[in-house]
Amino acid sequence: MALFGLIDANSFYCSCERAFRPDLVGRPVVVLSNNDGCAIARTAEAKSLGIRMGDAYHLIRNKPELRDVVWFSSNYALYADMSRRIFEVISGHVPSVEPYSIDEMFMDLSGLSDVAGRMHVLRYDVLRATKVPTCVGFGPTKTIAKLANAMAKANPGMAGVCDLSQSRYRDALYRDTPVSEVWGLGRRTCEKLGTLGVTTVSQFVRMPSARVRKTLTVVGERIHAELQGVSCLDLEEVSAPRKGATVSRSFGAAIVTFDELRQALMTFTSRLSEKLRAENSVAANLHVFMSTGFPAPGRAPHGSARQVRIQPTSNVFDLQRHAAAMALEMWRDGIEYRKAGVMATEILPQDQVPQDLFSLTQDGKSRGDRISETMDAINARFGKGTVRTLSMALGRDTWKPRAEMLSRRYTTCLEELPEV
DNA sequence: TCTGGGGTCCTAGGACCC
DNA sequence: TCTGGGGTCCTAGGACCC
Repeated sequence: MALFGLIDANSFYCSCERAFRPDLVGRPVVVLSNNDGCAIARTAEAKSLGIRMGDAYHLIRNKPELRDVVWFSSNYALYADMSRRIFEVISGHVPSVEPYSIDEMFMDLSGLSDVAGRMHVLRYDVLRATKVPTCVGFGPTKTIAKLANAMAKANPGMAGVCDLSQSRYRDALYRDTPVSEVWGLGRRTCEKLGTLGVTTVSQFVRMPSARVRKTLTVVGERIHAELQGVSCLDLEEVSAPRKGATVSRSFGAAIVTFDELRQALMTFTSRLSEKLRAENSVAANLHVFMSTGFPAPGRAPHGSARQVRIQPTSNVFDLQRHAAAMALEMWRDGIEYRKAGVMATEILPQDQVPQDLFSLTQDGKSRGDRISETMDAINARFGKGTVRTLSMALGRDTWKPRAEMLSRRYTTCLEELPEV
């Protein structure tokens, strides 16, 4: 029988910060979203002070009861590298791992003996190697493993590991668990189920499949089967190629001149082209959007978006040229722009691109492609942003998101190594 | 002054094809 | 007079996830 495990880091971003700041153990820590906008990760101590996911920093920062909270801007370079380290440790313990998000990994545990014992050892090794505490849940399907993981987090008595492999363990749990705890059943779906009188997992599981399908389509039917122990979702060791890629940001301050907006968009486009090249893919469709952001009194919301089909490319110069042209068409004087972004869709592997007869070179790469690759190589060697296109370098940095409480990139940047 | 960023999948309806 | 059966692709919108 198949057995799936899910390992998930506790307050992952906060735990990464604590890993290099042991003085913060036992203290309330919060990590903020980009632009220091809102709370996206909280330690148990911060949660118990009443800080909720998504609380706006500017509204809570001065509350007297939160004076001891240690706030951090988000440091994705650090979190991504810590995630990679956790993956390495797990890979040494189980036959196959599927990274599901930056702080969660599914594992194939089929056929292993003493699974619970092994999971305790795994948790210990992850903690020893990275200082990041985790919880593990396991069961016959991914959906059950996910639920088991939530149980392990909620019940300290389980010592971080929850076993839902046997249906007799599940029956009691299902009676006391609201449907909203189930992976894939969000707010809307739970409202719909509520009108049918279904509020607990056990009520949901007892619904006839046909009725589930009628009300929640095949998506709900799959979750329904998974909760009954019928596996519908496989472990995906090789990640499917991505279908789209986006780089967007809210600005640190409103932008009122086209030059500033263009500089921001050219930086986003450069980052987008790096993402494409890192996966040896190209995009045939480029989108640009800009908006005033959240509506406010006395400020009319405004947003615009454009897209263009292009000769498939990942070359930074071509992408920037198209993005700049669309931005110029959309720009309106007198509007305070607070957010913008670029998106690539219709992504395909570079070696599947039909060649343009008139610009063909020997290896199918243009001059711009070669320069882009050379820039990647230099930036990999000497640090991000060492070489940039001129369009990104000009002008001021008014658009840059706020990040006033940024920790060091302890593990990925020589100048920022921890000092002992 | 003040609220993140990045994804995936499914459905319904229209256009079009043979 | 009245009119089959089967398909694909695209888009917008909804829902969900971390």
